[in-house]
Amino acid sequence: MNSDFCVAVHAFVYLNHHGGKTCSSKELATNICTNPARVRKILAMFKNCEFITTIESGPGGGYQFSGDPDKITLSDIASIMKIDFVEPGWRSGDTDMDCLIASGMGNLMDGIFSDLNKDCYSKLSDISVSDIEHRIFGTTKKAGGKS
Amino acid sequence: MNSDFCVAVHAFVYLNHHGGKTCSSKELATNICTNPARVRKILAMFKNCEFITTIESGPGGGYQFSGDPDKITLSDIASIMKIDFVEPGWRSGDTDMDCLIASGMGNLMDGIFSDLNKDCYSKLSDISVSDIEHRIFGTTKKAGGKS
DNA sequence: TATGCTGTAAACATATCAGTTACAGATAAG
DNA sequence: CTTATCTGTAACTGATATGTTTACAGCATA
Repeated sequence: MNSDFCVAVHAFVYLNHHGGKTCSSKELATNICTNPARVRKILAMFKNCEFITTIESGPGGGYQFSGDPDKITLSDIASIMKIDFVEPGWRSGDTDMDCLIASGMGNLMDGIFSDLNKDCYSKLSDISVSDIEHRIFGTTKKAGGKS
Repeated sequence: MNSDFCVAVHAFVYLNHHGGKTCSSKELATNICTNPARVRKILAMFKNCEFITTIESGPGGGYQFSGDPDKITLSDIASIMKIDFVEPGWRSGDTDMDCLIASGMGNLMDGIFSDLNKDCYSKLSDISVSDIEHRIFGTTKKAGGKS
């Protein structure tokens, strides 16, 4: 998996924590420990959703959190980025072979990984941007949070 | 993730399906569509467990399934191989920075991915080697299998 | 007009992955 | 004993992926 997801989540948390302030890609890159171009490339994926407002040009431009941090989950973020958390990346066997094992294992494993991926999304839908912030700053919001 | 896991599962299913027969790394590699050296390297990880018997030398050497295909699950296989299905591979921020977000996000994301990984293991503990075989050959063993 | 921001692309270095080749060690067959 | 065969393991290679750096067009603000 690409670590772009980590960058995006980090940016979301940072932007949310800095409230209405507009942050430049440079400021975000410094905090995330990466380069501004990468931040811009990743946050550009969120242009057509309401989570982040982008001011593309002019001094004072940058990114601003514009969603409900309690509603936006890591699953939402991953979904927009089309992240595959689990992926085989390589298929054993060959569909054209006679042996049912050789011809079937590729698709079968793809299916299993696809299921695992869905489970990841499901799990991440329980973690909101607010939750992350609370975990970092130690401010427990819900009493019943697990661990 | 590495696709070694796919190779291992494929080999397990193949060996199981061929009963007591001893198969060489070459035969397995042909079926999996990879090279014998890779098969040997991967199956060597199972030397100290009872799932597979290895005859290391001499003509007629090779690998043989020696476990209970109903009991051995994909989770068992992954566990022995120490597979990380989900891994960040890159840490945003830096533990030494003052900002709590910058210093905390790395560990926090690691924790989340670690949880996802555990969930993957949990899911895979429901899939046995027999299950895979049944899926491939269309022989339904349990009536209540999902999909 | 000058400045500063995003969006985007290209070039680069590095790491990872799988394939290939090779060889030591061991065993069975002749 | 000699030969053939198989695993375990390491080194080398080529392809692909990943993140960094640099650069530039487009645009808004002062």
